[in-house]
Amino acid sequence: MAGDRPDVYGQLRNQIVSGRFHPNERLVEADLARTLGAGRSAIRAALVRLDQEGLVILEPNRGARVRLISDREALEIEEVRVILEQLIVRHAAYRISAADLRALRQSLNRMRERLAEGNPVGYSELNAEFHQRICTIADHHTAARLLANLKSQSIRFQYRTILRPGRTDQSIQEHAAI
Amino acid sequence: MAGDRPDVYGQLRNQIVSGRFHPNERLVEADLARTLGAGRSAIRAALVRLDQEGLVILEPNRGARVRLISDREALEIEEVRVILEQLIVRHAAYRISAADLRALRQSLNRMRERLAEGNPVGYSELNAEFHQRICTIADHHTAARLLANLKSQSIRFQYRTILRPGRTDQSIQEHAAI
DNA sequence: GTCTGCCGGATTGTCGACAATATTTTGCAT
DNA sequence: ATGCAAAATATTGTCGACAATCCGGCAGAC
Repeated sequence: MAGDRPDVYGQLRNQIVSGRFHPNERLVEADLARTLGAGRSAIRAALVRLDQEGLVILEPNRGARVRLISDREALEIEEVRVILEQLIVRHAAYRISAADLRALRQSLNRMRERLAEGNPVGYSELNAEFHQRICTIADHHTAARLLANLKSQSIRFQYRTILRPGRTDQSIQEHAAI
Repeated sequence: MAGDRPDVYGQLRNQIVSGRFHPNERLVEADLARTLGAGRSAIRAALVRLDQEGLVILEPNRGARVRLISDREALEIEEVRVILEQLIVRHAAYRISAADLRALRQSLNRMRERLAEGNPVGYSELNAEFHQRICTIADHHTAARLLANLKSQSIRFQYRTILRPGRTDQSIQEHAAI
């Protein structure tokens, strides 16, 4: 049944962010190795990365557990996320080209359509693409990296970011207008 | 000569940030293993962490090199560092106690003394302690973590942060006054 | 003279086995 | 029954060996 397992890290990461593991659940290396069809070495490397990334916590001689993110920490993450996005938008506003701006407006219109027709998943996809495009325009590798890091942590909460983005989008529009 | 090697990661990290390796220099696992007196496993784990941290770049099947940080990226890092510190200071301002505030003022005065008597290293130490104390007060684990991450990367440049901190200190004072 | 394909050395990636450490269970005395 | 000590189990940390892959040089064809 097991095809190739080209990327143990990504696989584990997906299983964690998609909530397949309970918070604070122990991640036993040998177990994961059998499940994913990889050796313990790969698992270990992946766990180290995930620990540094903040998705799991790795205590010496005591193995790895999926890290539980407290409500308070989720707020912290949200705070930092907001200021990083503001920074990125600011950069994008300075570097943006006319063509980019047209494309963005178009994306925004499509997003409004999805929202109007009550299609939240379509909206969410477009929103992700929209953010991605702005990150590309801003070309701020450092901020983008940290942002991706934070998003992977907060995704487990599924804090309804459906309500808020409208505001950020408008602020984006404002900046884009500059 | 070789005592205990309790923390291969920290050791490697120090050697990198202190500039003992040239930028873009290849880090050969077996080599490091001999130098640090540890097995390749430990070296490998440390390299993975350093890669995720952004201090080295780790290409598949091609080993690790110390990551070269371009001038542009250094500016990016500085930008993010500034906004993160602003966030932290804001938090600290809200949570600060009277005793903390007294201690901070005292630290500031000592820093001014060092500066007046032309003692930059003493000033630098006090400054680090000052920032550390503010981080403790702010108690914003997420921002502090990212900040530490960024600092370790920018330290190699030694961009003269001697000139600027006066400004940030003043902004700190302003916020503390609130 | 330049390009292409091949070979040898060097380095990384992976696996298995063993030692070190933590966790659970068991046995025993109170 | 309860609490403590010690064996038994489970899990991680490390080491060594081997396979896979990459880099450089070298021979040969054109």
